[in-house]
Order: sequence, then structure tokens, then C-alpha cells
Amino acid sequence: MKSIEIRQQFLDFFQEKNHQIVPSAPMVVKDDPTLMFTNAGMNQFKDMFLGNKPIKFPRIADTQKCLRVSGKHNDLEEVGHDTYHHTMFEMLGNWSFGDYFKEEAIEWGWELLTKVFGVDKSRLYITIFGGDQADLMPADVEAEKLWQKWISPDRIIHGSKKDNFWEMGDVGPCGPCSEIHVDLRPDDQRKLVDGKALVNTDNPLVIEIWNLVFIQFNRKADGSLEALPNKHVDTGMGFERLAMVLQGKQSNYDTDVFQPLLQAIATLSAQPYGVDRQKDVAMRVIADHLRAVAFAIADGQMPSNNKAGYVIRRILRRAVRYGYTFLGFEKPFIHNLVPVLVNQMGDYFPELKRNQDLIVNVISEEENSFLRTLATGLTLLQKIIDDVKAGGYKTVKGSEAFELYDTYGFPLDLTELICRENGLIVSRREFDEEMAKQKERSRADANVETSDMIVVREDDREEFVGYDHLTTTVEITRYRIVKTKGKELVHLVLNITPFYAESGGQIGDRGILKSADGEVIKVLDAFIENNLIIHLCDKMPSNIHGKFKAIVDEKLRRLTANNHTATHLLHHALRKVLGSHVEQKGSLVTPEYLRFDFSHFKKMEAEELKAVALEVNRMIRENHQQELFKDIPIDEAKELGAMSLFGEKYGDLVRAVRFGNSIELCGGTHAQSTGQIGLFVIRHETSIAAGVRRIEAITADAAEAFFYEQHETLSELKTLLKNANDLPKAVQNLLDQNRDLQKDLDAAGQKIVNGLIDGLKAKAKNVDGIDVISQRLDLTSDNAKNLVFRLSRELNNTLIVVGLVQNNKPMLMVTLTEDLAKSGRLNAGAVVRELAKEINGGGGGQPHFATAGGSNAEGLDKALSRAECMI
RNA sequence: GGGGGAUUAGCUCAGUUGGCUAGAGCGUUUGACUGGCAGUCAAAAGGUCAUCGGUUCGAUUCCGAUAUUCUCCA
Repeated sequence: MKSIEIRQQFLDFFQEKNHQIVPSAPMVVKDDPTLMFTNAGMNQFKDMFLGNKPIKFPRIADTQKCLRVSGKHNDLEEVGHDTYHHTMFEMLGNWSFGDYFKEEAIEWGWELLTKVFGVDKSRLYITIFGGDQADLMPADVEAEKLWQKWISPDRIIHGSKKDNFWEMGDVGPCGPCSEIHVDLRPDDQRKLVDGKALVNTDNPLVIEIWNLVFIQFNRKADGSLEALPNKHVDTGMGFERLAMVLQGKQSNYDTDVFQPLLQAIATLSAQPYGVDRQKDVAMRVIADHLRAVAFAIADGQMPSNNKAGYVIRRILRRAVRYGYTFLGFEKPFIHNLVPVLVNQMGDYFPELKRNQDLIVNVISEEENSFLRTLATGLTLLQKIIDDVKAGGYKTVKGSEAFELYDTYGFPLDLTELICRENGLIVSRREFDEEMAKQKERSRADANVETSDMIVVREDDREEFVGYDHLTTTVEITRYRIVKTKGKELVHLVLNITPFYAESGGQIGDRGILKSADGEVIKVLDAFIENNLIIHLCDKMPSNIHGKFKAIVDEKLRRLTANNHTATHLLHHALRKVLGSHVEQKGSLVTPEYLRFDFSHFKKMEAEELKAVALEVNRMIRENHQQELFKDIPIDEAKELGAMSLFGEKYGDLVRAVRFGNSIELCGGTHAQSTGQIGLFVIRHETSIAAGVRRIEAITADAAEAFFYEQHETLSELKTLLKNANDLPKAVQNLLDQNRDLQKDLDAAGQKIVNGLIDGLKAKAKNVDGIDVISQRLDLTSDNAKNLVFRLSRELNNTLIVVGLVQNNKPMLMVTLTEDLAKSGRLNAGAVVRELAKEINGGGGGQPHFATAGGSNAEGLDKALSRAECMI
């Protein structure tokens, strides 16, 4: 059975059981600070389990794109070396939110696997939660009994809390889980060892394929468990593993999920897959990482140098490095594989197809830049190796390898490989020490101590009223203390709030909370965590139980609104001027300025930028009123023509904002009418990644200030240039004149020098067999330098000392002709230092030419007269 | 967010105890050879050594700040 059919049958099966089939949520997580990427199927439903969000469908099934590369689940370094770890994979899952429970979940799981997919029952084993003394939890006999309807009791295993009790975090919903394991070993091996003994022992052929989680408890802060009124089911089955089982393979990479990619890599590298172990690992790494990176880019996450973007960059670079080292790819190649992936998965994941060009471009650019990094690293490493060899040593210092890695991004294993080829070893111990120091520094800096959320009063809904009110009376529902870098701040949650929390690129509101007795708490920021609006405050209120007046800083809010609305107008104008391939890739809206990233393949021309700015300003002057569509279904919004962005979840009610022809889905705060923006000015247009441009712009007060600043600079220039009509031409003339004058000056100086040469030559005085010329000159130091260099070229066996005064400061110049300098009898540096004593100065230079400056011009003549004593 | 680098000609980069009249390769222009192109040879043009401040007799070089950028860690 083809993998595409497997996915479809899974979804069809649950659809028949009245499940709502929803699309995969984006792999990139935007509104949960504890998570960078979706790492399990349940992520997009977390808020429903927590009770922070209402349940829309009691039964849901989907396939979820997941990425496990950081945090608790970090498989990155394993990937490729074995047959079943992946960075990106699909998790098939079915959910019940307060609807069916263990009985149906178990029955359907069994039915799908054995009847629909036809998995051999004699190869299946079940684990159930075996109870835990410390938690006073009995075994999950309920599940065990239900399983016994389908499978013989001796194939059911009691598992530990570690394997069979699922918890989301330290507190919150949790419950026992039941796993289905399958034994894929050949029959002869199965006869030798019972598969039951190999369950949960990391055997690559006796593996878990489906985990059914029964959420029935709530873990409280004191560690105790209480039964939930609503019980949920959360299941997850690895799609790639399922394909392996159903296609009778022994490796995920042998299924049709990976084979097309692996074959394409084999063709590109002109080397077969399945022959050389090391090369196979490299090919698996590339195939896996390409999937992860392509999906991440499709979800709007570009490779970059921090946070989530950095994780993506690292994955891609790991693939490039394996290709470079083991398959001999020295030019970008991974981007060539994108069409294969799109062809294979683009039907079910249309975002891949839609962004294909972007993905190819971004990957290609990243490959190039990393290959450049490698090239610089290779030069540096060669230098290190040469030094080590020259010194007769055998070991490259760990600190040097670390510097290569840390500062220049050159991978350690490559350093080691090249060193080995040169008969050298790298001190791994020193490297690890340096790495530990680096980590310590970062940890010390990022050290944030967060206490538990303390609940002040129960209030499950925290409502945002800030669209209509900037001031409201509020009460504190929860708080916690946060310590970072010795500073103590407070997180407050309110029953209702006028503060807009950072979202959709718009940063959080600032303002104050004022208590009844006049105490003022500053609100420094507001952001969303697990669907709660957290207010970052500078201190704890003395009475947290009282009522407060929450006041949003109105001016900042207004400026932010201007910039947000201007962002929409900009988006609209860009599509009008450049074309509909322009899509938003990122956005930042602050009171000070706005930043808009969008897909476009080349630098914008000056005329295009102007056309965009003109269009935006035209829409501002047309003074379009804000039209708001609150809580409309997403399909309805699309019919209105709203541009949809990343991150909306299926079935959500959305908010759409319209100004004239610009309609966007947006939860942000906006100007009442576009006229309020006043003026829009683009400040910068730059590239941030291949195929992605960034525009930074300002509006209103800031734009006005910018305009006047420019105007004043221009006025000053005009005044300076005597009100020239054509300012640029006047400046050009000045520059031309300046250059001509400089040339004339040089020529004149040369003439003076020419005129002085013969006279100076005649002044030579022979002292102990050396000619000495000592003369005070009225020249600039440049001309004097010219002069003495000419003299030293034209003469032999001569010491030339020249003195001059420039800006009231005396200066000495000592030159030896080449033969005299080589003879070693004199050293210009030594001579100039001695003579400089007379002018209260010091100096130095090279053996044949040295200069000195000083503060006592009176002593210059004495210095010159002492020249012949230097012999 | 923290650490470490980088910024020198149009491009890629050299440039060590601070003083070598700032260099190389590629590219550009001109000339010569050639029937033309390609090519070879020769020559030339092209630099506020990122910006601002400090130390010094003297700063591309040392120190500090800013900007841009790379990279590692979180």
C-alpha cells in the first residue's frame, strides 16, 4: 500500500466514525513561548485540554507535521545513523474532547490496524499503565480489560510510569496511556526470542507504533492528582513507521516516503544507495533534513541566525556538511531535490507546492553561504595545521578548533577529519572545556527563575477589551515572580484587560495599573502564554486583592495603530505595484516604526519604491474608514477577499479589517481611518533571505520629524552653496574642483621638490666617510617625504636629516640611502630618537626611514646641527 | 539575550611588537601584437583603510562607542 493511501485510509476511517478531519497546524509555533516547533499531534489542541479555549468539535482526526530538534525531544544527532529517527515526521492522531473514552479508542485502534490495514495480530503487543506507588495510582485495569476483548492477556504488558503515564508538564491534564507495539523480525528470530521480551528495549524491529493517551486527571501544583470532569483521548501514530510496517520494510527509509528522495540523491551524487554504510547515512541525513527544512520554509520560517530560524539553518547545514564530506558535493545540490519532495507530498500539503520557488531559492542561497563559510574555515584551518607542523607538534589545540567552530562556524568533525588526514589530532578535552565555558556564559545570562503561577481568584476567561477601551477597572486573577539578571519582575493575569498582547507582529501595549490608594504599577509589556494574557510589571502591588485601574499608554497605542494600519496599506500597495506573488513573510509593528518582510525575488528599483510609497500615501489621503468584521468564519472572510496568513487554525472564527480595498485577517489594533496616519515614509529596503525582502518604514510623527530633518539638512547645504539651483551638480563641481586642486597641489609640490634637489645634494658634507645632508625646509610633511625618498634613490652612502615645522609642531625625518642602511653602520630609528630629544619628542620607523615629532620648535636647528655627530 | 569575529580598490581578499610613500588576483580603461573575435603582453585609472571619539610625535594597526554583517551558545 502506498503511503499516500495509508494516510488517506487513516483519515477516512475516523471520518466514518464521525471525526472532523482538520488540516495539520503549522510546524512553526507562533504563540507559545515554551515551544519553537510543533513536536506532537496534540500541540494545536493544548488550549482545549487546558480549558483555555472552548471545544468546537468533540471528535477530531488529522495528520500533524512535527519537528523534533530542540528541547526535550532532541533527535538531531541520531538522525541518519539509524533507521527510525527523524527530525520532521507526520503524526497521525485521533482525538476525543470529553466525548468517547477508552472503550472506543481501543476498539477503533485495533480495528484500524488489524482489519483495515491487515497487520498480523500475532505480531502485536500492548502495554498498559502498571500503577505507581508514589502517586498512589493503581494499574489501569479498565484499559487492560478492554484490551482483553481483542488480544490474549499474555500479550499485555504492565508498563512503568515513565513509559505509560503521560504528562504535559509539571502541572495540568495527564493520564495513563496504552501503547501498541509491533514485532517486525523474521520468523526464525521470533522463534528464538519472544517478542514480548523485546518491547521497549530499543530494538529497531520491535517498536511502538501507536500511543493512546487517556487524559483523566489534573496534576495540581502540590503534586496531587484530581479526576477531571471531562475525559479526553489523545492518540499518536508515527506515519513513517506505519508505512514501514505496512510495506513490509525494516527501515523507515526503505518506504516510499523516503525512497524517491534517496534515489534522487543517489543519482545526483552518481553513487548508489545501500552499498556503503557511511554514504547511506549521509543520504538519509540529507533526505530527512530536506523534508524538515522545506516544510519549515513553507510554514514561513526562514533560516536565520537566531531562535527557530537558527535551528532550521543548523539542520540544513548538517545536510550540506554530510553531502560535502561523504558524497563529494562541493556545490549547492540540496535545492535540486525540492521538486522531488513537492511532487511526492505537495498534494496533501499544498503549502509546499505554493512556496516551491521560495523554498528552492532559500535553500540554494543558504547552501552557497555555508559553502563560503566552509571555504574560509578551510583557509584558516590550513594556517593552523601549517603552524602546528612547523612547530613539530602533533596536536591542534582545542581552543583553536573551538575558535574555528564558534567564531567561523566551521564544524568540529570536519576539523578533526582534515587534521587526521594531516597526521594530527585535535584535543577534544580542551574543545569540550571551551564549549562548557560558552554554555555557562549563555546560561548565566539567560538565567530566568520563574515561580509557579499563583491563583488569586478563579476566573477562567480573561477577556481582552482593548479594542474599545484603553482604561478599565480590573482585578488580578493570577501572578508569579520572575527573576532575571538580578532584576525581579512580576507577571500578572487580569480578569479583563485593555492591554493588547504581542501578536501578529504588533508588540504588546505599555501603560500602568493604578490601585485605589494611588499605587502605580508599570506595565512594561503584555504577551500571550497558553492563551492567557500576561502583563509584565515592574513590581508587585501591595494589595493584590484590590481593584485597579488599568490604563494603556494612549500615545504609544495610537502610534502603533498608525504603523499597523500602514503595514496593511503597504502590503496592498506592494501587491499592486509588484504583483500578487508578494506574500507576507513576517512583520513587526512598534510605536516607533514598522517592518514588513515579503516574498519578492529581486531588489526593488527606486521607482518601484516610490510607486509603493505614493500608493500608500494616496490611500492615506483618501481617508478610508476602518471597517471591522468581528468573529466571522474563515471561509466568509476569504470570500470578502481577505488575504490569509500563516497560523490560522481550521474552524476558527476570525477578525478581518478593511481599509478601502485592503482586507486582511488581523487581530491587531488599527487607526479609525487612514487619514490619521498622516504620512508614510519608506526608510530602508533590504534583503533578509533569498527571495525575501524587508521594508522598514515610519509614519505620522516620526515621518514628519524625518521630513523636517531632511529639509533642514538641505537648507543648510543650500545656504553653504550660495543657494545653488542644482544642488547635486554644485556638489559634484566641488568634488571635481577639489580633485583638480589636489592634483595641482601635488604637481606644485613636486616642482618645489625638483627645485630643491640639486641644492641639497650640493650641501652634502663628508663626515668619517659618510655624506651628511642636514637641512631645515619649509615644506609639508608629504612633500618632504617625497623629497627625501627621491634623494635616497639618487644618492649613495648618505645620511639625510630634514626638519620642518607644521602647525607649530616641529618634525624630523631621517633617511639613509639603501646601501648605507644595509651596511648596518647606522639606524634611522636610533638617529631620529636621539635627535628628537632636542625637540622634546619621540619617534621611530624602519632602519632606512624614520620620523619624529615634538613640542619644542626652538630645538629644531640644534637637532639638525647635531646630525653629523650621529656618525 | 550573551560571547567571539569581520568591515581595506567595482569583486575576492593580503597587510605583527603602531612608522614599509596602503598591496595582490579578478574586473574596468587604454595601447601593442592579430584580417576580426578570442588570447597574450604592457600601462593606467580606481582607496575619507565602515563611522565617530580617545591614546600617541605619529593610528589601517591599540582602546572605547555606533552602524552593518558573520558565527556559536541560550
